[in-house]
Amino acid sequence: MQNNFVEELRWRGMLHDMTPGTEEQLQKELTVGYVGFDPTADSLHIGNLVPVMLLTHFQRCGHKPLVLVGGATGRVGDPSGKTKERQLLDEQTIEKNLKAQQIQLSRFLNFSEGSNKAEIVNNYDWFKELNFLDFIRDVGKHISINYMMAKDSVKNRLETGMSFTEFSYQLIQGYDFFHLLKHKNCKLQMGGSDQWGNITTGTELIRRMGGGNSFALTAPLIKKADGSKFGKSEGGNIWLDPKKTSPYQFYQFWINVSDEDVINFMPIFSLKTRSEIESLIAHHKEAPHLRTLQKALAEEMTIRVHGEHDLEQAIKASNILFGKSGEEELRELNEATLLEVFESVPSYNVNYAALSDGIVELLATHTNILPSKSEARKMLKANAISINKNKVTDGIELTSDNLIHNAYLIVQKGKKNYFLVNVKK
RNA sequence: GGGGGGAUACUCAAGCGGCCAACGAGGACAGACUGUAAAUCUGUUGGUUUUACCUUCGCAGGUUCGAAUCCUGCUCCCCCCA
Repeated sequence: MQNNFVEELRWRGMLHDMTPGTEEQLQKELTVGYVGFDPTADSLHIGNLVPVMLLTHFQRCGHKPLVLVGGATGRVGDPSGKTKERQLLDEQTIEKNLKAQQIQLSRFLNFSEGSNKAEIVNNYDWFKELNFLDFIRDVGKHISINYMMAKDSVKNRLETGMSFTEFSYQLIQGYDFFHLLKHKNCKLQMGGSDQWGNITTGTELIRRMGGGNSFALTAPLIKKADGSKFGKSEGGNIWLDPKKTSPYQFYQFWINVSDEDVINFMPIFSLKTRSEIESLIAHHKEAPHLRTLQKALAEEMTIRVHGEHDLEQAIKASNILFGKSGEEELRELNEATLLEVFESVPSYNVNYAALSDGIVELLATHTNILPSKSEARKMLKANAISINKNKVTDGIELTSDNLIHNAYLIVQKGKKNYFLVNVKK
């Protein structure tokens, strides 16, 4: 093979566990491997990105990745890591989510050419044909309840209770693996370390059903240095869909990754070579305040997910929003540029007459910049509100002099939260 | 079925007739510092017509000048006995 995939994962810090013989198998021949995705939302978020990168590296090492979308399993719900019974999704929602996620995945994997081009499979395609009696007779027969109960995902739920549906999940997932081995010669299943139990049910099932050897490999679940969950920001999830998370916000997420975390994240998400990454890390450690690593990571990710043009916009917006620029620089921008820069910032339309109601009304009534007038007064008192880059106090009067290009107010809450108010005359 | 305990703001958790919009901790937001960091320090954390008023302490009633606090019924949770 071109590259040793396992070795690649090792230095990138993406290897948690694997079954014996996995590395040998991967070195021996072009191997087909898969990762399953849950169609729980109509977009992937960056929490899904680790398994995506697993497949990306897998393909770059010369192997053939399969993306399994859980059209069937999404109808059941994986109990792993869940404390409560999951809400079931209806068919139409799942179909819609699948389509949207497929498009996003194509930015990471090559689906079009080569002997190892990626493929998408949907487990609903084989489960819809399979009836319950056949399943419990042909598949259920091979795995004991004792074996299934020993899994952490089940053990952890014995106290609080779980439905038979969720209990069956590992068998269903296991059968996916068996099916893919039989029809696609897929010998490896990968996933996050929380999937270890489900994956090994698959290899066990395959062994008992006479399918021969199959392999499992998991990546560690990434956590931030402070222990909090990766992939969330104040606003919630960071999505790949630009309608849910604008390219600017996406870029900002990576720029804001902490010094400690970025050292771990870089090798996981970047496709740069080992030596490139190591020299970037060395530079980062010497001069962390320059944030070379964060910038490199943010650029690479934004290009891959959104493209060159969106990256340029994001950088431009970031420079204006966080550079040393003040009101003067804002006013120097022509209207088109101004709108471009603030494109991904929440914006509001307000009538000119509303300005005379005062700043508190503007913040809390005419716009939703702040949830209530009390909140607005508090923020003003705390010196947290800026208009056109200048801090303002409660009594300030707003006139047409404040408007940029005779139409816009740039409002800031704190340092990082920008709002564009479009004032209509 | 019998007995006991509990339900308070985003979370945990005090309060047990007026001084309670409710101690404290965490979280979150903001200010200073800084690198759009981290750590640290400070402030805020129901609403409004903001020195006052209004709505909140599981739900519905009641007692009282006055209740998160007392009484009655209901719902849900935990423990013990059967």
